[in-house]
Amino acid sequence: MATERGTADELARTLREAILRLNRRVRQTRAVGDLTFSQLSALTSLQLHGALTPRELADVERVQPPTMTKIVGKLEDRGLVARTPHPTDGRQVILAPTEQGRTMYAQFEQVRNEWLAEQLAALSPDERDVLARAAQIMQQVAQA
Amino acid sequence: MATERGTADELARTLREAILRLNRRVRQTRAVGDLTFSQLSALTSLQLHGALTPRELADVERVQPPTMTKIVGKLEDRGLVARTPHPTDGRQVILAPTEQGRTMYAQFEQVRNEWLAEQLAALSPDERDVLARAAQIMQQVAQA
DNA sequence: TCACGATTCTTAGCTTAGCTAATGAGCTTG
DNA sequence: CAAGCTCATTAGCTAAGCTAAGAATCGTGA
Repeated sequence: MATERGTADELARTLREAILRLNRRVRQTRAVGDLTFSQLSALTSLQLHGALTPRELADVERVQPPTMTKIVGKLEDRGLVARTPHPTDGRQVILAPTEQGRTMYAQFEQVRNEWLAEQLAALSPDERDVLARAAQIMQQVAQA
Repeated sequence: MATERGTADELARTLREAILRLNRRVRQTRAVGDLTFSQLSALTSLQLHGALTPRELADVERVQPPTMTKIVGKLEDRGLVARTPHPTDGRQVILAPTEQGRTMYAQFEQVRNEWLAEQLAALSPDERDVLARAAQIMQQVAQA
């Protein structure tokens, strides 16, 4: 157990380092007028789920509701997300991507991915496999 | 090759998602008065390299020099990093962790890692192995 | 040698992302 | 129906990142 914990500590350090650096690096590739990392992630969640309330979206994205209010506000300003009243609960709001949001999403997503996808395409299939499995595990861990 | 690019695109998406979420999650664990992610990373780099100029540190951390000026400023305010003039070049500055920085580093680092290390300790050895290899690969990619 | 270009660091000013605390509107329940 | 809860937003803060611009210093070529 001591050994398990020892490797876990070491791994935690290197993993933190790696995700910080990669996060920064991917962020740098953002083109002017592009969607940011967080905005794109929120839009993606909305597309995958079809529609969500701000609270639900905040939970999915693991941020606090006020943070999501801001992010959604930016998406709304661009006409990518629409806000409609909840049919039965007057407090809540339904968020959904607009048609423009859906079509723009695909483009932006592609541009956004471009740099990273290029790097990944240059790796060996084995390495990509490792990353694919790691991504799964990291998602699980982040969910905890 | 089309296939390679297809999987790379897909992987880029999931990997981006995973590192964003995990990044947020780890960030949340910051205790009051603690060092932030970026501050700790900068301090770590200084410890590993012994001493660096701001420019060098910015390059290692992959941020722009003004960003590093801020981060180092915060570390300096806490007495964790000292700034000494460069012996031969009057423009440059030498940054190095203070004694206090070195000792505090170990503590903070441990606290900082705690949550993540716990999660990782709960994984199977296989899963940890995947993450360890993935961390290596991600570092390489981030360096590119 | 000295003037001009390059390099280094910092300052100023901006945006985004995150947080907590507080507010107001609308549910729900005793 | 009043008291308390939940939801969304607003207000206000900090940190992290960027670019542009400035001051100091270095180095080099005429």
